[in-house]
Amino acid sequence: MSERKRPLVRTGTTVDQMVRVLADEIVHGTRAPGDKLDEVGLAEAFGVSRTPVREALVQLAAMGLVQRAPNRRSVVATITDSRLTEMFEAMAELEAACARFAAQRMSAAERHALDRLHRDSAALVRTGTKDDYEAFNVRFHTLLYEGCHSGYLRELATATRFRVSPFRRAQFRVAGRLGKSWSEHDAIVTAILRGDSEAAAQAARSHVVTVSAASAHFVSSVPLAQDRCAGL
Amino acid sequence: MSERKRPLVRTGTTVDQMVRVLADEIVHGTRAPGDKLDEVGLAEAFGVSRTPVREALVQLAAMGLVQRAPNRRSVVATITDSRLTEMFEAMAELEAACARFAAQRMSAAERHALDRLHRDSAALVRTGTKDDYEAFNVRFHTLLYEGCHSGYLRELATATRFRVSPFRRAQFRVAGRLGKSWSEHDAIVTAILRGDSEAAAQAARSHVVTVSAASAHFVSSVPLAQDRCAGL
DNA sequence: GATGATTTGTACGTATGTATA
DNA sequence: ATATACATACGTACAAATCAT
Repeated sequence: MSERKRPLVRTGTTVDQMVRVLADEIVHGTRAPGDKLDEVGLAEAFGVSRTPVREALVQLAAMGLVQRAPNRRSVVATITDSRLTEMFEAMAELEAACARFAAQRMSAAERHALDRLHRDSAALVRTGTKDDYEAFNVRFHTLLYEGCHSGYLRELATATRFRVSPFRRAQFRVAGRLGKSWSEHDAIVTAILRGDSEAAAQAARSHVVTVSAASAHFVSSVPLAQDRCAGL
Repeated sequence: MSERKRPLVRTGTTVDQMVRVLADEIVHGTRAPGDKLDEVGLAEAFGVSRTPVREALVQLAAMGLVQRAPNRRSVVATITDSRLTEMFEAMAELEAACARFAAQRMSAAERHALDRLHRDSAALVRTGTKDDYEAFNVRFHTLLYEGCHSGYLRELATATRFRVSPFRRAQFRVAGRLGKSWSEHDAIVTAILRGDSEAAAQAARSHVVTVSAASAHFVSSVPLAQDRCAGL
């Protein structure tokens, strides 16, 4: 009975909750790039005072999801076309690094799990919906990040993916993109399973490059962004 | 006459100044990992109220320089040995990516500037002090980051270098390390000048790995950390 | 360009949670 | 284990800067 009184589900402080909610809304496009975020408005919406709102905005700005300037209203982060390209470039390098390490370091169990997930997804290419494939896709890349056995690298990759997501629209509408995505994944998995780190890195890099090209990017002042954009 | 009243040197808000000062003190070791950062103490030290102090701490926490927990005093970030290794690993990959792009994209002027800086530094190996070489070293890596023509990648590399610096001690005391560092740089520069991106990436990667091994790391509760640790 | 309305920046007080005797 | 001391989380008030007219 020396159990902590703290609940198992760490609700966190008011600020943390706001950060989670707002980040989710921004990533999912409920709040579009350029949308105003005035402090009193948010305070009223969340039923709190301006103090926690300000701290939440500071944290979101640190994540790159909102832009703040002294004495000016905060807005949901906008982005230039060239910067989005830069972020995809960086993501390609980060995923390549993850794949390289994964090929060297994944345990037998991890390799098996990745292989299993990948094989199971083959059915989705034919029968599944776009959303199903996206859900799988997120899990695939999560396994890849964790397989590199480097928490910091994983954080960089995750954060970059997170920051890019508000500016991507679903790309699987492109004809045949789903099947191509699967065969690109296949190249990555095959290389990892046989421990060929350079091939894995190269496959991961070109996968992101292809995805970037296949994605319909949008940059600054797009009226609506209701589409999901979780997967890559 | 329509000149902005705002001074050319952007002083910024109180919070920004505090962030700069505190980050500098943490990076330079004036405040060592584990040092307490209580809000009232900082507020008195800076002559401000607790509100801006809190926001500054939030920002520093987002940079990874301080650790915050609800209802508990903030402390200068500590780190585990394995995490430090992870950060060096990631830095090696980031610098390798920068070098790869630099080999492909640097303008003639940029290549010339890098070559010039590198050649000039040869004298420092023999005659210069450790501090001189460190100052050069920072400029060298800055040119490398800028040469990749990717602002986002540059930011990731810079931020990582920044975060690692509180936990590194000067490494140039190791016998012959200075000359070795120079020849490692030489391999990078040579590869970039002849546009060999893979060789440049590999040279940059192994340079960071070597530096990591040569550095005397310290992790959690080290009493003093007065040494400079700017260069790599 | 000046003025009023609105919004942000900072100070401070109180309640709540955490650590220490 | 209880109580005391202390630090933080949030609310409220005022000052300063920005924007619109």
